Amino acid sequence: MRVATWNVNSVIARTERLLRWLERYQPDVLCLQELKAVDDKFPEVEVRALGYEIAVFGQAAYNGVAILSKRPVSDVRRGLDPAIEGEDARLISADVGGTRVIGAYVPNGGEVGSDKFEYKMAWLRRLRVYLGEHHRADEPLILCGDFNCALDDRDVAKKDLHDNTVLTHPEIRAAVRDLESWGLVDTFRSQHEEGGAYSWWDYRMLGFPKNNGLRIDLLYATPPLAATLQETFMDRDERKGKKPSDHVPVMATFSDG
DNA sequence: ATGGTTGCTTAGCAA
Repeated sequence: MRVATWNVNSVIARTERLLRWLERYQPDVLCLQELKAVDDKFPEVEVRALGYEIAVFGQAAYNGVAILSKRPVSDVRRGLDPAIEGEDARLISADVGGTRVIGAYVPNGGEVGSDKFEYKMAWLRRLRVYLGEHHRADEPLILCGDFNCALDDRDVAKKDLHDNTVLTHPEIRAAVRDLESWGLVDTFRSQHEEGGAYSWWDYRMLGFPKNNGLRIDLLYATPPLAATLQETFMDRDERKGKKPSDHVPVMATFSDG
């Protein structure tokens, strides 16, 4: 099973790139973040034509997440707490062929010490509770998405430019490490210990030409699923050409199912 | 370095 995650930064602006990427890599599952569109604006017809079922949790202008799957999808859940109406569309999960797939768009956090920073911390803590309440680490589960966190220096190209920002702050890193301690394997890191591979480059300041990148898009798997991990890949080439997202797809291939 | 770029929604915000 091939699973991927991609912050597309507007599914409307990125529709052509999305379709071409699906055709090329044929993932069984793709989690999308930052749709920046309500459900009705999702390019459903085009994506279905490529053989995908779609579960969308959209929002106007900001956020928005989706799961695309070639295999049947069931038990779709939207949000960390469906009882809270009008909450940011940042989490969607579904059963796909016996694996629970959770797509997450962790808040960016604005500036360290801001209200947005506290919201990010609280959201990460809630996600940790969500895992504990709904799932078990001895069952096959994937948690992937834009975590807005570079876990250590190997995931930061220019350390001096990013020290103590919301993407590298020790409190944020500790909160994501706490998620890991529930029972999650960082699939890309498990196969690429050396670092220096990135998933996001700022549009500003010539981020990509200067390779001022960070690895903030992660694909976690629980141990029973990680034991079947075959291959991991971050599609750096997707950042090239006209109108790229500022993030690239991250993919993992498992031998099970 | 309080810049820079992109996208949504229409001038300001978020990233």
